[in-house]
Amino acid sequence: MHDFSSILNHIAPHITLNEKDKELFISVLSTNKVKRKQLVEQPGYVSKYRTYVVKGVLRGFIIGSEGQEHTISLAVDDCFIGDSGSFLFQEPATLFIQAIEDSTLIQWSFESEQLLLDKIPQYAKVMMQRSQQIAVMIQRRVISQLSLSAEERYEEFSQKYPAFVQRIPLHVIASYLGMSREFLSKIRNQKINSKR
Amino acid sequence: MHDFSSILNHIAPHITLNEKDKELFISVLSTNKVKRKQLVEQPGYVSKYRTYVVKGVLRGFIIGSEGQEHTISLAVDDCFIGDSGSFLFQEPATLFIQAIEDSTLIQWSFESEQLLLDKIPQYAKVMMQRSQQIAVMIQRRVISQLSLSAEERYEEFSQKYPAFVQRIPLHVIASYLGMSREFLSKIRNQKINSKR
DNA sequence: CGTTTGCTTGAATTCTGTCAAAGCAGGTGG
DNA sequence: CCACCTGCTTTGACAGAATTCAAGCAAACG
Repeated sequence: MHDFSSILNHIAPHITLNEKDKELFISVLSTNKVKRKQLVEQPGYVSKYRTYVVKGVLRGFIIGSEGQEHTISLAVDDCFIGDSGSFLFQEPATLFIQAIEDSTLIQWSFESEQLLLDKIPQYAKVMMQRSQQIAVMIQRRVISQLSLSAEERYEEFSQKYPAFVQRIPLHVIASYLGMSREFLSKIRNQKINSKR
Repeated sequence: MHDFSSILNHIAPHITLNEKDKELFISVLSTNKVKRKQLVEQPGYVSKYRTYVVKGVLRGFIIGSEGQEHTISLAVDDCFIGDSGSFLFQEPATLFIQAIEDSTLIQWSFESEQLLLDKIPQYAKVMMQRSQQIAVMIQRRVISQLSLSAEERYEEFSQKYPAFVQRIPLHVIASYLGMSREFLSKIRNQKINSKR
């Protein structure tokens, strides 16, 4: 049997599921291991599972009209990732979801999600708060993009997610922050040089 | 008594509330009229109400370090607006929420929200879907900002929200799309000239 | 009316992107 | 253990997109 304590702690830190609900919840989960570079979702295919990253790093990205990759979302240890639009409406995805490191996932199907929503009232409540929280996080990103320069965006990013800077390749961070890898490289060196 | 049909239709198009729930829901609502330029929320004050725009136009914005306004969200007829982070966590807001036109709002308090979440299981479910939908919309905006040029962003915006172009001043649209009002003005004229 | 508010225009400037070449690191096979 | 990949990062010269500044105009408002 697998260890689902991490997701239970994360999804339900403030509510207490009774034994029955906990059992139901665990019964729909399945564990999944993916290798570096492996795709979990891709454009054209419907997202069938909600995906929670137990350990590892994944990203969501699109490929622009001139072939450039744009990183839309990042997930490191203990958080959700996926093409949420595709999952929510059960329509073809627009994002690639890809592992950056070998990673361990917990997933449950769209049908299970409906079941949980119906059977466990608290599940809907908690997931509503999660969704709102995620919306707030994405909105913060919009704010950074609107109000900060490339340099300031990187500064904020590295303050906020020091772990990401270590584990995610530079060109991915650049495409997440909306600048070219070359320019990010320059910013990084400016910082290092100005420190001395 | 007020007419709450618009919000009932909008919030709950796919679920049917029984009479009791409908009554409870309506009992916590209050209608509010605001004038052009009036502030509904502002930084430093906790957002106490969920706000639904029945009719009118509002926007959320911040003021940057050099005094420039950045429009974070827009709401026209039949949608939600507010500093969702402030409402969710009941902590001081970071956004100004301001009426662009004279507008009619429906609001309910944070306490009422908790009540609805507890008493009406379907409320949580519907609001979860709404929140996810909103997250998807904001993410689409991130994608535009990352992958499109200023001109393409305006093109997309005017295709997607033709109504907004009519009712929202140019400098607000510019600050929403992340470009200077001057540049947007130029883009607009290019379009008009190339049409002939 | 005068005054505010919002929109347009052109020229100079700044930030960030592009391109091409070179450097470095980790992994693989001989 | 070394040589050689391959993938990722760095560097510098140059180009371009979008901003800033400054001024003028138009429309809306009290």
